[in-house]
Amino acid sequence: MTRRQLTTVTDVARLAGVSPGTVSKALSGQGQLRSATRERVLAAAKELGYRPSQLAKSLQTGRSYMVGVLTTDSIGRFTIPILTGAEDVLEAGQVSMMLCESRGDRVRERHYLQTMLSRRVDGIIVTGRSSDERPSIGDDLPVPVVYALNKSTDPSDISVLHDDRNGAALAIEHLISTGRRRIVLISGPPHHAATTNRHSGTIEALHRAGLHLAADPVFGPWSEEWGREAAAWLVRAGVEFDGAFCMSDQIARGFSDGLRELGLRVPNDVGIVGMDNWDAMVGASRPPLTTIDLQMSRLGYVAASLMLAQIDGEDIEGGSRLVPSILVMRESTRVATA
Amino acid sequence: MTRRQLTTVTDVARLAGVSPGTVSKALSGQGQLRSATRERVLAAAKELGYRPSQLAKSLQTGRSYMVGVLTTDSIGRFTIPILTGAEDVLEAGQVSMMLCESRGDRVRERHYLQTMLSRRVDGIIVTGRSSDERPSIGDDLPVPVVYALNKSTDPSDISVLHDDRNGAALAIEHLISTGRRRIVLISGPPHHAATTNRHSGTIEALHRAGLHLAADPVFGPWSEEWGREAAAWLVRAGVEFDGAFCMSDQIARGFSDGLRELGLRVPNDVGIVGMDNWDAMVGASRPPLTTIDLQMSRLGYVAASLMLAQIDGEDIEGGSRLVPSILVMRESTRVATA
DNA sequence: TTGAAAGCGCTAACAT
DNA sequence: ATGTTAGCGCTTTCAA
Repeated sequence: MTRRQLTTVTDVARLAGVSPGTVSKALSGQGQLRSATRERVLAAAKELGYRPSQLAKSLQTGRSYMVGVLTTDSIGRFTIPILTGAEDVLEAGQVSMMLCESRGDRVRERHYLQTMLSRRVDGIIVTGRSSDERPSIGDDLPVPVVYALNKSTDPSDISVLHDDRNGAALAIEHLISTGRRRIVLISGPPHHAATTNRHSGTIEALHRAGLHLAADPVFGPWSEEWGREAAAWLVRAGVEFDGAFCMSDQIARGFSDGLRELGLRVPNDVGIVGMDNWDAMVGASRPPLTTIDLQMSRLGYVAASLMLAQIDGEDIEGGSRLVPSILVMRESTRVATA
Repeated sequence: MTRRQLTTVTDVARLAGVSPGTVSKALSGQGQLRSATRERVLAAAKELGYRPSQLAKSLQTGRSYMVGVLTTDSIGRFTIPILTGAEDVLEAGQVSMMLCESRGDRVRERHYLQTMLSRRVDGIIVTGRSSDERPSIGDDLPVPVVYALNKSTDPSDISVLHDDRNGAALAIEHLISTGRRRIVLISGPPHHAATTNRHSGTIEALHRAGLHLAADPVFGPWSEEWGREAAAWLVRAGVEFDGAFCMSDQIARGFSDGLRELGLRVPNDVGIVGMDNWDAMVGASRPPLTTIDLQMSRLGYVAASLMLAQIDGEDIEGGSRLVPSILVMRESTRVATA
């Protein structure tokens, strides 16, 4: 591997027979230049393989064109699409991402915050696996902050969240539209924002249709095993139901497996809607799962857009924004054919 | 949100009644200072909330203390632990990560490469989802490059890879040690490095034990469905087997489900070893899967260490390094109890 | 239309 | 032990 020496404006200037200032103008397209001069500079730059130092430019302009991404939990299944969505926006704005994983460690988090600020990031996106509220990273920061997925406890902070209520409502409305009337709710763990909001969304949607849950909601972990248990429990308890909304695809998949093993058919006897649109789950389920997609990459997109807007000086109102969920239809709710 | 004005060395110097140079020395711990002076500077810095600009420091020292991470595919299940492992090393070296997702787009990849170089990253880690070889990003780059998980086609490049052969061998040896003698191999898609290497590892390990596969290996996608199909196919073909190595946890899980539904018991009739140690799969399987852990975070750790060593001027030999896999024992290979 | 010069915030060599 | 100065690579007035 050859280590090429770095070229500077001065080198280019010398080769083109002009001053450094002229090189800067030629390359940035600013100011008045004779086009012949510009050509000459461009040619010289190309010949030398000149690559401007963003470092020096940043020092000069006071903008690093970099945003820090602070993931409070470790990066996970939800964080990935958020990052991807954010990058779509940032790349278009020529902004790079500095990634810091604090892994839930407050000390590390403060440390990373300092690191980001010393690098003069133009803004900070805070994200993490859970949708529960988290303490604000500070209210006297010299740069804008946007919380993605993780809501800040400080209501004046800007948070972008997925819409659990609307997601649950979509699930219920879809079950109803496929002819289900006796619907059960298989929840995640209690006392979590996600669970609570999905619960309300469910109840409200049922209410609008003049319906009630066919059984009290049951709570458990986000696991397939819990889904299987729930199925067994409901059937043994003699609950009559023809539709189920499970708060995650893992639960839904376990629930589906559980029903099948108990001799019930999906979707003929019971229609099932999951949540997350997790490819590994929805595809492997038999039959493939209808589910709610929380639109995580859209969430990242919105968060980054709000970030850029603030960097560009726009005044964005504090508070939460919800990104609507969508329904993805598959076999587990297919209308029973005669 | 208050935007605090940024403080510079000069501000601190003025408040402490010293020169900027002295402030620099006091804060960096370089040179000779009367401790009273140092205290005074530190106090002033603290009072002003001074945060040194890494930007200016980098320009001065020529080191950005940042490495670029170029993910050629989109970030996925495998990339996450690699990033985490890398961050462990980098953080200790005070080095930050700039993340760029090229998503398999060569144009975007070149673009990101330019961006990284213009930011004067100290080095570049290339990674991605597949372990197949990929073209080198260039051999005349001004900074060191390490390939993690994705092997470069250029043998003089430094690549860090997981060890498929040793992983497969561990699986086979474990099956043998739990008393299995008629072992089948459920492969992934043909013509992939991962599949090929796991295949050789399997054959070699069997050979060392004086055994052969109980049936020709069968190839299919990395899916649960393929695992189920494979189980059905083997059983219907009348193949007698008491052990199976499946090249992924998804396949293993499907295989396990398939066997159970055909009336065979795991691990009593058949012991199963998967590969990946993917929590969502190994835990949800019934029974939980024994599997091979490819040690991805260790891989990231090694890659980042080689990166730092090179940045520090060490001369690292080109070529591939393999990170050994390990076996994680669970129920799917438990020794049958009488 | 182009060049010269100052300065972004810091560090390091040299003076004092 | 501390201050002065120059310079990292670039942009941006201001002069020429």
